[in-house]
This record gives sequence, C-alpha cells and structure tokens, in this order.
Amino acid sequence: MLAVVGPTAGGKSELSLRLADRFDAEILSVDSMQVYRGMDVGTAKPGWEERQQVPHHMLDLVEPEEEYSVATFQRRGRAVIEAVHARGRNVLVVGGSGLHFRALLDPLEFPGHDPTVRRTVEALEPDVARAELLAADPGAGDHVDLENPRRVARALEVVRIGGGTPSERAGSPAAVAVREYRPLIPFTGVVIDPGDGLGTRARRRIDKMLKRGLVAEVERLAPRLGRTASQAVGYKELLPVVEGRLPLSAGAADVLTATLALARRQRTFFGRDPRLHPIPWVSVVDQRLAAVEEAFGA
RNA sequence: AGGGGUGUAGCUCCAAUUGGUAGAGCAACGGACUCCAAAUCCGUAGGUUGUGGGUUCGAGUCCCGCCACCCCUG
Repeated sequence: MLAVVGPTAGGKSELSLRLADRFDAEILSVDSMQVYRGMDVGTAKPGWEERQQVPHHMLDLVEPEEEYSVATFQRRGRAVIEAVHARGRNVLVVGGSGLHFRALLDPLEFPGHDPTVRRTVEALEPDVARAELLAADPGAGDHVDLENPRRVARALEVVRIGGGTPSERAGSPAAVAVREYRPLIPFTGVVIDPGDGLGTRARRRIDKMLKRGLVAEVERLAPRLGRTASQAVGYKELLPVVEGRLPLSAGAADVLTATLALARRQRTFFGRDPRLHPIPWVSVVDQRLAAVEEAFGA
C-alpha cells in the first residue's frame, strides 16, 4: 500500500500517474469533493485520459445534492482496496482530505448516524448541547473540543443513539491505535510539502480553472449543490459571482484566499503524521518522482 | 476658489461611557481534528488613531493650521 498526500496545488495528480505505472498500481482518491459528479474543473478531477491510463477509484460516486459521509467513504474505500489486491495489483492512495485518508487506513470507528437525532441536536443552543454532553460524560472535555459546536453536536448525537460517551470511546484499543498512528492497513506514504511557491502555483491553477470554464460549471451546478458540495473551495466563492452579486475579479481573489487557507490546514493535518515522509516540492517533476520512489523503497 | 464631509490595524467599520493613553469582523501567522472535513473550532501578532501645533494632570474624542480624498456651488 502506497500513499501520496498533501495540500492542494502540490502536483500530486501528475506524480500519481507515473507512480501507478511504476508500481503497477490503481489509484484510490482520498478527496472529499471529487466524489461529487459534475464537480470536475473546480476539484481538478482527473479526466478521461488519465482514467484510461490508470484506473481511478472513489470519483463521481454521488450527485452534488447528496452528502457522502466519511463513514461511507471508509467502507467503500476498503472494499476497493480488497478488490484491487484480489486482482494482484497495488493500491496508490492519492489525495488531500486528511480525515478520509485516516478513515481509510487507520482504525477509525464511526458510531452510527441518525438524521433525526442529528437535526434535533443541531437545533439546540450550543451551551445547552454542551451541558447535556457534560452531564452524560463529565470528562468529555478531554476528548471533544467543547468550544466547537459541531464537535459537541456530533458527540451528543453519538451519546443519544447509544454509541457511547467520548470518554468510553477514547479508551478503546482502536482509539489508542489511532492516537498512536498505528494503521489498520500498513502503508508507505509521503506528504508533499508545497513550500514557498504555493501562492504562485495556486494563482496559476485558479486561472487555469477559470479558462477551463469553472464559472460555467458553478453556474450549471448552483441549484444542485447540497450542504457539503456547496462549501467546496471555488464553488462557494464563485456562487455570489454567478448570482451577479460580486465581480469575478473579487470572486477569484476569494478563491485564492480560500485555497491557501485550505492548504495550510492540510499541511498541519498531514504534517503531524509521523508515518509520512515529507517530500519538498521541486519544480522538476522527475526530481519529485525520484524522491518519492526513494521513499517508497524502489 | 468658496461651502460641506471624511480620514482609527493589510481591508471594512454609526467600537471606544460625560476627554482617562484604542476595539470588532475579515485577511495574515500558528494550532486542533474519530462522518457537514475544500467543513468547524482554538490561539497569536498587528495601530506614534492623516499630519503639525494648542487647551488639559490626561485628547481618537475639544480648538487652530496643513495634507489627502469625496460632494456641492461657482
């Protein structure tokens, strides 16, 4: 099992094709937004030619109005791994969605989800929800960010559906393994470090997307973007533009800002994973390829 | 030229009790992360309040000059 992860605009896709070839692998994308059909330009989704060259998995799984949960991603992704291995080929995990990456390879255990309970819990005032969570588990603060309404709501949802309290769940062997970065599925992985040129590359990447028709794509998808899809970088910021409430130049600037902020979060998420070998971004693809191959022990 | 208005952090701001030595949102920077995760949250830094004087124990807040921009009249 091989993995190439890292921030957006790090040149992962172009590397992955060559690596897949080199290691006789199929590509498994860990990307929370490329699972939505039709979101192609804005997510820099691999195109037809790339998919002809190397089989890509976990792309175009649902319509944009739907929501594709991480738990579902985990289940399906693991099935993909089994299937590819059964074929006698390797799996190359590629992407930038940290939680999806860990859900796939680490023993993350997602308790159930109940839409009705979720809705009820989300409707609670944040301090009410927090109080109920603390009443059920006085030590919840050690495992859940009590300042984060979403985390509190999710923790409370799990408690209400009988999935256990945060303290109980944190004590399981699997939870310990997750904290210690002991994978369920062993892998060799690298994280691309975008370096100082990220701003420039992100700028160019956005320009390219605009030339390829990102605005038209957003306009077409606008009425169909669901709760999650509508938050994707590039779509969220361009929505006001296609609605005529913001000039394109301002929208494009917002996309750049959001892209860089996303890249920063991705860097911190992957950066603390001790299993990932950092690969500095260099302009020459062959050099990057060589560095990754070396990390993969080829 | 005359009359009026505005000038507070990179940006936005009818924040700043009766004058008591500056705040917020966003951006920036750092961090967290067991299913809204391209999401959400936490923390840090940043201003000689356009400028020069004056009044005052003390001025972003009052007075005068100057500068910049905006509006109106010629």
